[in-house]
Amino acid sequence: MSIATSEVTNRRDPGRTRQRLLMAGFEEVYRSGFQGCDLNAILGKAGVTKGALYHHFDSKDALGHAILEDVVAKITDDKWLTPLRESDTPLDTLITIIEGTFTDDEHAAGGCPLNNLAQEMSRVEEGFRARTAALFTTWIDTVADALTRAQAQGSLRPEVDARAQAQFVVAAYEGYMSIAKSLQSGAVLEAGVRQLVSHLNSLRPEPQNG
Amino acid sequence: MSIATSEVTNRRDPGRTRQRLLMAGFEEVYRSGFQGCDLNAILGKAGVTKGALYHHFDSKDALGHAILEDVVAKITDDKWLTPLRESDTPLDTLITIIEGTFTDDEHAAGGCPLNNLAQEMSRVEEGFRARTAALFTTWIDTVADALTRAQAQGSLRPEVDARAQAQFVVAAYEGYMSIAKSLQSGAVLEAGVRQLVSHLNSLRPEPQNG
DNA sequence: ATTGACATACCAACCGGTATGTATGTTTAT
DNA sequence: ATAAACATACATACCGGTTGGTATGTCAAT
Repeated sequence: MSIATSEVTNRRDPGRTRQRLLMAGFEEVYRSGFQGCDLNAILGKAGVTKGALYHHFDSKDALGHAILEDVVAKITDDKWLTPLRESDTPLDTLITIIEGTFTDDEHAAGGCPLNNLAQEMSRVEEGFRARTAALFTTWIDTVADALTRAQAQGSLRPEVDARAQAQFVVAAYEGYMSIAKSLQSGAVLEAGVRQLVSHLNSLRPEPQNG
Repeated sequence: MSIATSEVTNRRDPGRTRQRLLMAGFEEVYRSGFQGCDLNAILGKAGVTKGALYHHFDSKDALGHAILEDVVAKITDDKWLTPLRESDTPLDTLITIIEGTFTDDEHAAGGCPLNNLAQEMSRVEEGFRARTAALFTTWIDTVADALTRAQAQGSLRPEVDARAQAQFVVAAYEGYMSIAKSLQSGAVLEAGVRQLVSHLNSLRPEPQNG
């Protein structure tokens, strides 16, 4: 075996090339939407050519699908799903996640990458719709699990419908993201965070006296 | 003045032509998004030619702007703003409006026309962003006014922040619309309606005993 | 007769996709 | 061990259909 088998910057590195295409594609799609973005702009940003793109992906649509499955899925995984699954105090963790939302105008104007693609593409191409739907479903399911676990440990009222509340949290969160994007207003996001946190705290059991 | 000045189907009817372009444009944009829709498809649906289109509008963007200002604005006006402004029982009217949401899968899969355009175009072209933002703002303002009036007449707790609650109602409503669109699920919309109505009812004052 | 309100025909550029060439690994037969 | 044979991973150049937009002609109303 030679000294450096794979760590040195090989000119041939399919994994790296694919990753660069995904990242560049994500950024361009985030800027201009999927239908509005230009493949050549993606290629320029990724520093590869069209041959490389069409070696790794069958079509522009296929690249979009991969962006959803790899990049967007990882974002929600890192920010929401993994912390919730690993948490011993799910309700507190959920609140911490929501409070961790970036509320500057810049981020607000960008919107939620998942929702951006979902709203633009759901009616246009079924592959996008199915994948965004799957991501939303997993997201809601994971929040619902967290709320159910919170109930089991007594930090959430037993009579609340965990699944309905999970759906509500995700919907309201995305709704605030949507409004804030159009208004380019971090303040709207801040208000949304406060509203959601306040709502979640209202679902805690009454402190028992005596 | 001649017998029939304008009521008979004149071959030359600029108002009607413009309206047909707006309606056809709205439908195509609702189907495929703004960037994805085809001008020729709009022309075919409207039954006019490209000359007519570019006589009434300077560009595709200008048509999109007019769709927002005329068609989309009228939809929210008819469904939300006018009923709220004319109501003597604003909280009940607000609830009735929300409960009037069509919750079949078909409507759910379409999403909210305003939000569709807002999410797709806000970062792409400032004219769209400004117009969707104006519509969202008017919407929220009108709900806030209704809630304030509800407070004045004692049907809403005095300590609630009417503006924050208005923002919340619109955001949550749009959020449910977004999720329901991706999931193609009228059931999600139904759940959202119930959740929102329940929330609004929780803001009513406690019934006074004695 | 002049202006508004269209229709027809056409253009030019963009852009997704392809055809083809080539350099770089990987396997296989000897 | 080594070279042939093959597969993978790109690069380059180009195509052609789509599509927003325009130039020009025509008809109707005042």
